[in-house]
Amino acid sequence: METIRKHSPESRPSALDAHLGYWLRLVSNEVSHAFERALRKRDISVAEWVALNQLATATGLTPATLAAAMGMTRGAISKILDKLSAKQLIARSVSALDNRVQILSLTTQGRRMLPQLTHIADGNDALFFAALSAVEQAALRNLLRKVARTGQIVRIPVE
Amino acid sequence: METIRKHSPESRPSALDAHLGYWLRLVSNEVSHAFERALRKRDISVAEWVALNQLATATGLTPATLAAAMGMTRGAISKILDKLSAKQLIARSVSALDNRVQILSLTTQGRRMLPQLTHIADGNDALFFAALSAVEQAALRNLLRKVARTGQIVRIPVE
DNA sequence: TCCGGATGGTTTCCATGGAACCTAAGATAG
DNA sequence: CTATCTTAGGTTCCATGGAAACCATCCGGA
Repeated sequence: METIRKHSPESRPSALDAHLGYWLRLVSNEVSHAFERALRKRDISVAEWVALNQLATATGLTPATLAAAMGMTRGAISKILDKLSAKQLIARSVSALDNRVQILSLTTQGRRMLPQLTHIADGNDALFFAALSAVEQAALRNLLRKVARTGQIVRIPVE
Repeated sequence: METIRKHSPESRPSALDAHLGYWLRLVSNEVSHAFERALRKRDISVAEWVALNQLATATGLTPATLAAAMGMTRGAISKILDKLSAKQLIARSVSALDNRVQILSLTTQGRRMLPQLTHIADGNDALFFAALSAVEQAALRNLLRKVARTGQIVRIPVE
């Protein structure tokens, strides 16, 4: 094989490494990917897990508000809800005030499954962020939160 | 419409918000999404940009090593290279030492386009991370790098 | 030398998610 | 009251990327 000048992240600082977006994408993909594999044995996707969690946290959510909360399209949410519904984990009921909107809720089965999934999520998080101390983890969380806030602002011109 | 108890991230700490993976995914999606829109006018995808950048940084890369560097499958890389090749931005040549491997290189056209793309990337990064001071940005980068390193270790059991 | 295993690249199939469009239902202007 | 506009949810189409199968090539040992 040819001589490959392997460029481990720290040895060869490229223009790419300078971009925070690059690191974000790299790490996020790794974490999400591992999480997906971990969830697979429960036959739940990452997006489905997030949706279940949101539904457990807030009551009276509708597909549109859920989509906004998850940063996804209503179309995508629709499909996710279809799957969760087919698995009997959520229920959709038509609002009494507006026949267009659906009120989403967890079924008892969904509520029962959630802790197990959370346990998997905790494990995955712990695995990946074990390299960081508690202080560092808090710092990372705060930084991400800060960026997320401005991201929402930036996102306004959705066009 | 029903009364929705909207849960903005900081007002209602759910189990979800506690997971760093959640924040990571959220922010990463926002940034990448905006970047993708910004690159669209050049008809380049984010993955294609990363590939071009890697090729500009290291010489003698092969599809397999590129896949490893980008954290993607060889199959996915193959398709990306197809597109870049169709756009005349890269060239594939067979290695003299091993007929199976291809040596990838930028064409002059590819090399010429890169600065423009980098400029777009810089702008996107600046836009999103403007909320962070230089010190905070450096801190974020270091934290992500640290996690990325352990991620590589975790990733070893690919199964 | 020849064969079994590894490795590099590609292809096929599938799941995911956005964009655009559609329909139903509520809101608003006249 | 009707016509128009807006909004909620869904559907269709498309691009992306992983998983697995496939083929060619290389390598190492009997």
